[in-house]
Amino acid sequence: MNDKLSAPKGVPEYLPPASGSWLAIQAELARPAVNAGYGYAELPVFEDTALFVRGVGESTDVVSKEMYTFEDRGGRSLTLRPEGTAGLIRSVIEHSLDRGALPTKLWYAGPCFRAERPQAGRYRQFHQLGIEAVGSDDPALDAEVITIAVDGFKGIGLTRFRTELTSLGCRECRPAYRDELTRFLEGLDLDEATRERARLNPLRVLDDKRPDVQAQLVDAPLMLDHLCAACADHFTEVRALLDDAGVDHVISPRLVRGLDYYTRTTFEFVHEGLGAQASIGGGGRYDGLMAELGGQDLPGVGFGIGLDRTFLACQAEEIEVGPDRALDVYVVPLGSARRRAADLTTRLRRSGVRTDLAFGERSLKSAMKSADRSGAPLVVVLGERDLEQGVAQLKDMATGDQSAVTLDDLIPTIKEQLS
RNA sequence: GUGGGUAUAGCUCAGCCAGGUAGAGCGCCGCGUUGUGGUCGCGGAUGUCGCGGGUUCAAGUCCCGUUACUCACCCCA
Repeated sequence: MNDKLSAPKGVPEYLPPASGSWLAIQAELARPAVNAGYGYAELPVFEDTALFVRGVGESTDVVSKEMYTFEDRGGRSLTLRPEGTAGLIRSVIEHSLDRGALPTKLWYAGPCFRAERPQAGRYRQFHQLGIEAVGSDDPALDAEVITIAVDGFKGIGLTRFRTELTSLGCRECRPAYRDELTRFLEGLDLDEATRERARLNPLRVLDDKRPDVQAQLVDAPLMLDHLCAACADHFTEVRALLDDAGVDHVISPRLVRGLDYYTRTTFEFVHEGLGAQASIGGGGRYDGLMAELGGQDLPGVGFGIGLDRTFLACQAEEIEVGPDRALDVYVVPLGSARRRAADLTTRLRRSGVRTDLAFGERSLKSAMKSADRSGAPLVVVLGERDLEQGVAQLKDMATGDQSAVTLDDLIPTIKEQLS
């Protein structure tokens, strides 16, 4: 047991039959983004370490203690991406995608890595699907991004989730609020780790789940009460647009994101059926990020959806996603008809019918058992006797009906019965 | 990094706080005469009981250590 090879700690794997719904979930989440004109970006899984330090924020837990960082043979410090936004913005800047018509709209998907202690819904390798729209501060873009995520979840069939929303203000109004919050927090009885957090990013203390901390925070000043006129208007407009789109949302004034780049609209999708790691996605506006990474000073907004948690949410809601069956036809050969059966299988596949073959020298009985378990609704039995007559036996597994079909008519007949 | 829980057949678990030759259900394989699945009946294979040490005539069971998994905290997708 000990010397058996196993996957690294905290790494999920998706295998048949579950992997079918994994693929379908990814496709469903991408669909609304594609429909809204987002182009696909295939991005590297590792980047310069400096990108995340500058982009995500040096003081965040993600950067300070959760990154997989290594040195390559040239002495460069590289890091497996802990999230997707920084890399995508880097790519936009590097390839001048922000020099054409704005906003630039892209989507991406792939694995991200954080060296955390694994637990339910929290993995060291996890998969994110995200979209980013760069170059416009139009509140309609905020609403579009949120709507795309919600439509994606709904497209899968999820219902037991909610959209939480707040505004984190901007460089005009947040500093003054931050000072006020800091003064408030200084007056509280907090442990050393929390005081340190308050010093690095006071907003994040608001998100503390411990009851004794929350009790002290009931009278804490809230960003929503300190927004400048421009931010307040922006937030009001985003909410109105979401209402128009029929996107239910709740205001969550203490919602804080763990990444430093967020400004203004910030949101999170929380699922009810998940345990402690209930967030299936989140995102927001990041109006200073592009400039921070050396690009133009353009605003941006986007989301990241956790595919693993979305997958768990589907299980929690007992939703079946993806194709209802893997095979259409199962071919069972007898004796010397094996070669013709293999040929028939190939021709069926080439004509677009999902087909599998009973391999090995097996009894008809055991081959039929395999046919049954394959889930294919139709079975072709092909034996020497049939070949002599130029036919194959076509069996409907649901009804048990079986009839001889001439080999010339077989594929058209199968396609007709499947349709 | 800090806590709690669990490690026995491919899977889910019983057997432990009454030490005495390893169990159940599901799954898998075969049989129930000629070329037919699901239901049913009968038969069969599979385990260094996570690993290492200790106590004992005897350890899956008791003691110590260790590793892995898992849930939760912190944090986040």
